[in-house]
Amino acid sequence: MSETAAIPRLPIELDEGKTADLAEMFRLLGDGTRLAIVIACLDGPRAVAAIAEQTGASPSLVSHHLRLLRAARILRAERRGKQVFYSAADEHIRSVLCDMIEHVAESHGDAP
Amino acid sequence: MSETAAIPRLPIELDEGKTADLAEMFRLLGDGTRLAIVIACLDGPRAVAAIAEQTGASPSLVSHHLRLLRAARILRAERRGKQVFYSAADEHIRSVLCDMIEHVAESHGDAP
DNA sequence: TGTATAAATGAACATATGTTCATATAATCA
DNA sequence: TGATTATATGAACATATGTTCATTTATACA
Repeated sequence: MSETAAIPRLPIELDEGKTADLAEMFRLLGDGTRLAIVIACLDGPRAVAAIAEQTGASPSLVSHHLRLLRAARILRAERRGKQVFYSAADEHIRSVLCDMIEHVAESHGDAP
Repeated sequence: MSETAAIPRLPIELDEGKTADLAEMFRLLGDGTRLAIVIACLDGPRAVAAIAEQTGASPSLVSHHLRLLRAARILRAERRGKQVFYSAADEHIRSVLCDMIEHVAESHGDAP
Protein backbone atom coordinates (compact mmCIF):
# COMPACT_ATOMS: atom_id res chain seq x y z
CA MET A 1 0.00 0.00 0.00
CA SER A 2 2.81 2.40 0.79
CA GLU A 3 6.08 2.60 -1.06
CA THR A 4 8.29 2.41 2.00
CA ALA A 5 6.93 -0.52 3.98
CA ALA A 6 9.04 -2.22 6.66
CA ILE A 7 9.95 -5.41 4.90
CA PRO A 8 11.73 -8.05 6.99
CA ARG A 9 15.20 -8.90 5.73
CA LEU A 10 16.84 -12.24 5.19
CA PRO A 11 18.30 -13.73 8.39
CA ILE A 12 21.89 -13.52 7.10
CA GLU A 13 24.10 -11.69 4.66
CA LEU A 14 24.44 -13.76 1.53
CA ASP A 15 27.91 -13.74 0.04
CA GLU A 16 28.66 -15.51 -3.20
CA GLY A 17 29.48 -18.80 -1.54
CA LYS A 18 26.32 -18.97 0.55
CA THR A 19 24.23 -18.02 -2.42
CA ALA A 20 25.78 -20.89 -4.34
CA ASP A 21 25.02 -23.29 -1.49
CA LEU A 22 21.43 -22.11 -1.44
CA ALA A 23 21.12 -22.47 -5.17
CA GLU A 24 22.45 -26.01 -4.95
CA MET A 25 19.65 -26.89 -2.55
CA PHE A 26 17.01 -25.42 -4.83
CA ARG A 27 18.58 -27.12 -7.80
CA LEU A 28 18.11 -30.48 -6.12
CA LEU A 29 14.41 -29.77 -5.56
CA GLY A 30 14.14 -28.46 -9.11
CA ASP A 31 13.73 -31.80 -10.79
CA GLY A 32 10.30 -33.40 -10.91
CA THR A 33 11.47 -36.89 -10.11
CA ARG A 34 13.68 -35.77 -7.26
CA LEU A 35 10.99 -33.53 -5.81
CA ALA A 36 8.50 -36.41 -5.93
CA ILE A 37 11.02 -38.53 -4.05
CA VAL A 38 11.40 -35.88 -1.36
CA ILE A 39 7.64 -35.53 -1.06
CA ALA A 40 7.29 -39.29 -0.74
CA CYS A 41 9.61 -39.16 2.26
CA LEU A 42 7.82 -36.33 4.06
CA ASP A 43 5.25 -38.49 5.82
CA GLY A 44 7.72 -40.86 7.40
CA PRO A 45 10.52 -43.26 6.49
CA ARG A 46 10.09 -44.95 3.11
CA ALA A 47 12.07 -47.79 1.63
CA VAL A 48 13.69 -47.31 -1.75
CA ALA A 49 11.40 -49.80 -3.47
CA ALA A 50 8.36 -48.07 -2.02
CA ILE A 51 9.59 -44.70 -3.25
CA ALA A 52 10.18 -46.15 -6.69
CA GLU A 53 6.68 -47.56 -6.79
CA GLN A 54 5.05 -44.37 -5.54
CA THR A 55 6.92 -42.11 -7.94
CA GLY A 56 6.91 -44.43 -10.93
CA ALA A 57 10.67 -44.14 -11.32
CA SER A 58 13.01 -47.13 -11.54
CA PRO A 59 14.76 -48.25 -8.34
CA SER A 60 18.08 -47.44 -9.97
CA LEU A 61 17.07 -43.91 -10.81
CA VAL A 62 15.61 -43.42 -7.37
CA SER A 63 18.84 -44.62 -5.82
CA HIS A 64 20.87 -42.19 -7.89
CA HIS A 65 18.70 -39.31 -6.79
CA LEU A 66 18.68 -40.46 -3.18
CA ARG A 67 22.44 -40.28 -3.11
CA LEU A 68 22.32 -36.61 -4.08
CA LEU A 69 19.52 -35.82 -1.64
CA ARG A 70 21.35 -37.61 1.15
CA ALA A 71 24.62 -35.84 0.42
CA ALA A 72 22.81 -32.49 0.58
CA ARG A 73 21.21 -33.48 3.91
CA ILE A 74 17.78 -33.06 2.47
CA LEU A 75 17.00 -36.69 3.28
CA ARG A 76 18.50 -39.01 5.85
CA ALA A 77 18.96 -42.75 5.49
CA GLU A 78 18.41 -45.51 8.01
CA ARG A 79 19.08 -49.17 7.35
CA ARG A 80 16.77 -51.89 8.64
CA GLY A 81 17.86 -55.27 7.45
CA LYS A 82 17.92 -55.44 3.70
CA GLN A 83 15.96 -52.24 3.30
CA VAL A 84 17.08 -48.64 3.63
CA PHE A 85 14.50 -46.13 4.77
CA TYR A 86 14.69 -42.49 3.82
CA SER A 87 13.00 -39.58 5.55
CA ALA A 88 13.21 -35.79 5.54
CA ALA A 89 16.29 -34.51 7.34
CA ASP A 90 14.42 -31.71 9.11
CA GLU A 91 11.23 -29.69 9.10
CA HIS A 92 12.62 -26.80 7.06
CA ILE A 93 12.17 -28.82 3.91
CA ARG A 94 8.47 -29.07 4.62
CA SER A 95 8.26 -25.33 5.29
CA VAL A 96 10.01 -24.56 2.05
CA LEU A 97 7.56 -26.73 0.18
CA CYS A 98 4.54 -25.20 1.89
CA ASP A 99 5.63 -21.67 1.08
CA MET A 100 6.31 -22.54 -2.52
CA ILE A 101 2.97 -24.29 -2.84
CA GLU A 102 1.26 -21.14 -1.60
CA HIS A 103 3.25 -19.03 -4.02
CA VAL A 104 2.25 -21.19 -6.96
CA ALA A 105 -1.37 -21.21 -5.82
CA GLU A 106 -1.51 -17.43 -5.63
CA SER A 107 0.32 -16.96 -8.90
CA HIS A 108 -2.14 -19.10 -10.81
CA GLY A 109 -5.12 -16.93 -11.29
CA ASP A 110 -6.53 -15.04 -8.33
CA ALA A 111 -5.33 -11.51 -8.82
CA PRO A 112 -7.34 -9.34 -6.39
CA MET B 1 11.67 -36.96 20.44
CA SER B 2 8.99 -39.59 20.00
CA GLU B 3 8.64 -41.80 16.97
CA THR B 4 5.01 -40.98 16.24
CA ALA B 5 4.82 -37.20 16.44
CA ALA B 6 1.94 -35.29 14.88
CA ILE B 7 3.62 -33.91 11.77
CA PRO B 8 1.68 -31.26 9.86
CA ARG B 9 0.91 -32.20 6.29
CA LEU B 10 1.32 -30.23 3.10
CA PRO B 11 -1.56 -27.82 2.43
CA ILE B 12 -2.65 -29.64 -0.75
CA GLU B 13 -2.53 -32.99 -2.48
CA LEU B 14 0.28 -32.98 -4.97
CA ASP B 15 -0.54 -34.72 -8.22
CA GLU B 16 2.04 -35.14 -10.94
CA GLY B 17 1.23 -31.84 -12.60
CA LYS B 18 1.44 -29.75 -9.46
CA THR B 19 4.67 -31.44 -8.49
CA ALA B 20 6.09 -30.51 -11.88
CA ASP B 21 4.98 -26.89 -11.40
CA LEU B 22 6.63 -26.81 -8.01
CA ALA B 23 9.82 -28.32 -9.37
CA GLU B 24 9.89 -25.70 -12.10
CA MET B 25 9.87 -22.97 -9.46
CA PHE B 26 12.71 -24.58 -7.54
CA ARG B 27 14.60 -25.13 -10.76
CA LEU B 28 14.53 -21.41 -11.45
CA LEU B 29 15.98 -20.67 -8.01
CA GLY B 30 18.50 -23.45 -8.50
CA ASP B 31 21.00 -21.47 -10.50
CA GLY B 32 23.48 -19.24 -8.70
CA THR B 33 23.20 -16.32 -11.06
CA ARG B 34 19.41 -16.42 -11.12
CA LEU B 35 19.18 -16.75 -7.35
CA ALA B 36 21.49 -13.76 -6.92
CA ILE B 37 19.21 -11.80 -9.22
CA VAL B 38 16.17 -12.70 -7.15
CA ILE B 39 17.95 -11.78 -3.94
CA ALA B 40 18.97 -8.45 -5.45
CA CYS B 41 15.30 -7.69 -6.04
CA LEU B 42 14.12 -8.59 -2.54
CA ASP B 43 14.82 -5.22 -0.96
CA GLY B 44 12.86 -3.20 -3.47
CA PRO B 45 12.67 -2.49 -7.20
CA ARG B 46 16.00 -2.69 -9.02
CA ALA B 47 16.83 -1.67 -12.54
CA VAL B 48 18.41 -4.22 -14.83
CA ALA B 49 21.73 -2.42 -14.96
CA ALA B 50 21.84 -2.24 -11.17
CA ILE B 51 21.13 -5.95 -10.91
CA ALA B 52 23.88 -6.65 -13.42
CA GLU B 53 26.33 -4.57 -11.45
CA GLN B 54 25.39 -6.09 -8.11
CA THR B 55 25.56 -9.67 -9.34
CA GLY B 56 28.53 -9.29 -11.63
CA ALA B 57 26.62 -10.77 -14.55
CA SER B 58 26.32 -9.11 -17.95
CA PRO B 59 23.16 -7.08 -18.66
CA SER B 60 22.33 -9.50 -21.45
CA LEU B 61 22.56 -12.52 -19.21
CA VAL B 62 20.57 -10.76 -16.52
CA SER B 63 17.87 -9.93 -19.02
CA HIS B 64 17.66 -13.53 -20.18
CA HIS B 65 17.21 -14.71 -16.62
CA LEU B 66 14.76 -11.93 -15.81
CA ARG B 67 12.52 -13.12 -18.60
CA LEU B 68 12.31 -16.57 -17.03
CA LEU B 69 11.76 -15.20 -13.53
CA ARG B 70 9.08 -12.84 -14.79
CA ALA B 71 7.30 -15.59 -16.70
CA ALA B 72 7.24 -17.72 -13.55
CA ARG B 73 5.86 -14.81 -11.55
CA ILE B 74 8.80 -14.88 -9.21
CA LEU B 75 9.62 -11.30 -10.13
CA ARG B 76 7.44 -8.52 -11.48
CA ALA B 77 8.53 -5.79 -13.88
CA GLU B 78 7.63 -2.13 -13.87
CA ARG B 79 8.79 0.33 -16.49
CA ARG B 80 9.87 3.86 -15.59
CA GLY B 81 11.12 5.71 -18.60
CA LYS B 82 14.02 3.94 -20.15
CA GLN B 83 14.56 1.70 -17.19
CA VAL B 84 12.69 -1.39 -16.08
CA PHE B 85 12.55 -2.13 -12.38
CA TYR B 86 12.17 -5.64 -11.06
CA SER B 87 10.96 -6.67 -7.63
CA ALA B 88 9.78 -9.82 -5.89
CA ALA B 89 6.28 -10.84 -6.93
CA ASP B 90 5.17 -11.70 -3.39
CA GLU B 91 6.43 -12.43 0.09
CA HIS B 92 6.40 -16.22 -0.29
CA ILE B 93 9.66 -16.03 -2.18
CA ARG B 94 11.28 -14.41 0.82
CA SER B 95 9.82 -17.08 3.14
CA VAL B 96 11.12 -19.85 0.94
CA LEU B 97 14.57 -18.31 1.02
CA CYS B 98 14.53 -17.83 4.80
CA ASP B 99 13.53 -21.43 5.42
CA MET B 100 16.18 -22.74 3.08
CA ILE B 101 18.81 -20.52 4.67
CA GLU B 102 17.93 -21.99 8.05
CA HIS B 103 18.08 -25.49 6.65
CA VAL B 104 21.52 -24.94 5.20
CA ALA B 105 22.71 -23.31 8.43
CA GLU B 106 21.58 -26.27 10.53
CA SER B 107 22.95 -28.82 8.10
CA HIS B 108 26.42 -27.32 8.16
CA GLY B 109 27.99 -28.55 11.32
CA ASP B 110 25.99 -28.57 14.55
CA ALA B 111 25.05 -32.20 15.00
CA PRO B 112 23.94 -32.59 18.66
C1' DT C 1 27.90 -72.35 1.71
C1' DG C 2 24.79 -70.74 -2.03
C1' DT C 3 20.56 -68.25 -3.40
C1' DA C 4 17.47 -64.48 -3.43
C1' DT C 5 16.16 -59.80 -2.49
C1' DA C 6 17.27 -54.73 -1.83
C1' DA C 7 19.99 -51.08 -2.84
C1' DA C 8 24.07 -48.80 -4.77
C1' DT C 9 27.30 -47.75 -8.37
C1' DG C 10 29.61 -46.77 -13.01
C1' DA C 11 29.57 -45.93 -17.81
C1' DA C 12 27.28 -44.15 -21.74
C1' DC C 13 24.04 -41.30 -24.05
C1' DA C 14 20.57 -37.96 -25.32
C1' DT C 15 18.93 -33.71 -23.94
C1' DA C 16 18.59 -29.53 -21.40
C1' DT C 17 20.70 -25.36 -19.86
C1' DG C 18 23.68 -21.27 -18.92
C1' DT C 19 26.44 -18.12 -21.20
C1' DT C 20 28.27 -15.14 -24.90
C1' DC C 21 28.03 -12.33 -28.90
C1' DA C 22 25.58 -9.81 -32.19
C1' DT C 23 21.48 -7.49 -33.16
C1' DA C 24 16.96 -5.44 -32.36
C1' DT C 25 13.48 -2.81 -29.83
C1' DA C 26 12.11 1.05 -26.56
C1' DA C 27 12.48 5.46 -24.72
C1' DT C 28 14.65 9.91 -23.87
C1' DC C 29 16.83 14.12 -25.37
C1' DA C 30 19.70 17.11 -28.70
C1' DT D 1 14.85 13.60 -37.12
C1' DG D 2 19.12 11.37 -35.41
C1' DA D 3 21.92 9.96 -31.46
C1' DT D 4 22.31 7.72 -27.04
C1' DT D 5 21.08 4.93 -23.25
C1' DA D 6 18.53 0.86 -21.33
C1' DT D 7 16.60 -3.67 -22.17
C1' DA D 8 15.33 -7.39 -24.82
C1' DT D 9 15.94 -11.05 -28.10
C1' DG D 10 17.95 -14.85 -31.17
C1' DA D 11 21.46 -17.98 -32.55
C1' DA D 12 25.33 -20.75 -31.38
C1' DC D 13 28.13 -23.34 -28.32
C1' DA D 14 30.14 -25.71 -24.44
C1' DT D 15 28.79 -28.00 -20.48
C1' DA D 16 25.83 -30.04 -17.14
C1' DT D 17 22.26 -33.24 -16.08
C1' DG D 18 18.68 -36.95 -15.97
C1' DT D 19 18.01 -41.48 -17.40
C1' DT D 20 18.98 -46.29 -18.72
C1' DC D 21 21.40 -50.56 -18.59
C1' DA D 22 24.72 -53.59 -16.68
C1' DT D 23 27.20 -54.76 -12.70
C1' DT D 24 28.28 -54.81 -7.84
C1' DT D 25 27.64 -54.67 -2.88
C1' DA D 26 24.91 -55.82 1.26
C1' DT D 27 21.78 -58.36 4.03
C1' DA D 28 18.81 -62.31 5.06
C1' DC D 29 17.53 -67.04 4.73
C1' DA D 30 17.59 -72.06 2.98
